[in-house]
Amino acid sequence: MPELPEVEVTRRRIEPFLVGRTIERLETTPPSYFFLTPPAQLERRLVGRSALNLERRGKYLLACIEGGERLLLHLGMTGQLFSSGATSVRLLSATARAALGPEEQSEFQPDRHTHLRLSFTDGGPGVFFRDVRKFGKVQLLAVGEASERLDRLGKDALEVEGCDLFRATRKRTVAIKNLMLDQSVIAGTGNIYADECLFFGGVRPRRRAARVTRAECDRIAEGLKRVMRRSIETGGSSISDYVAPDGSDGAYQDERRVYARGGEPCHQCGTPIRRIVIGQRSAHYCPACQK
DNA sequence: ACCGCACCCTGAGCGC
DNA sequence: TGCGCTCAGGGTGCGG
Repeated sequence: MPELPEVEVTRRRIEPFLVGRTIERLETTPPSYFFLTPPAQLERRLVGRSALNLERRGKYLLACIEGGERLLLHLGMTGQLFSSGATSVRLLSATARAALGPEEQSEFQPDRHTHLRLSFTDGGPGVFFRDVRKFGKVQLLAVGEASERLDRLGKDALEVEGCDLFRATRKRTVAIKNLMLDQSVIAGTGNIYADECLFFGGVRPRRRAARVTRAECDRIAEGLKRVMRRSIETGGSSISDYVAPDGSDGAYQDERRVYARGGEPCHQCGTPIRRIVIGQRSAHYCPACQK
């Protein structure tokens, strides 16, 4: 599940494959709700042009295109943005993996989940956007067109301070975990890093937001930035589908304190980590370290 | 305004 | 072996 760190690592590593290269061909899967802009229109607008830059806003990637249009990408749950030369078992289904010998990994071949394929006039590697569950999004914003999705975003998670969080939590009855996941409050947090930062804050995920103290907000905000910075350094979390643009895995999953560690001992006190469900989503915490 | 929940999708993993 | 079930979850939109 790509969250801020995975999206940032993707941004940094796909940038050299994308920015400044003229798009020669654009191929897609059939129109679906994955394409907020219809594929035919993407092709018309993008072929012959190049991206001038690649930015990140929360979990979105945003590229300015020659001529002033902007390309907006979201990786959703299972989105993978990578160079066509990448090699990784994470780019294959389990059955496809099983059909291959151990050393038989070769260059990725586009499959029915590879919704967007860009090739470039310089003849170098292409850029692929693959997404098994199609929760990802592709949208081309016209010159000067605003994006409601971007405009709704709150402060980037890497810039959130305790005072921001404290202000946002007042009079809110939602579970603090759900508030951390609200992109209009904090942009970039997903399930993994929400659980992790609440561990650092010493706050149980189900506690009502308004009952989190100022000091706890400080610790949560610091924890959030700490885990995200560290995750970016280690290449993100490769728990199920995430793969960096060059095909490599991240390593942050090895440093998780609580996420997906239900039943395993807390690294700090040895108490088994508890897994609960909050609003249809799993949450993990240490019942001894978090109050 | 806020909150909880259903929904979009597909593959993995499980029980029978 | 294979079927059918459940689970995973980011973001949106709706009803209360």
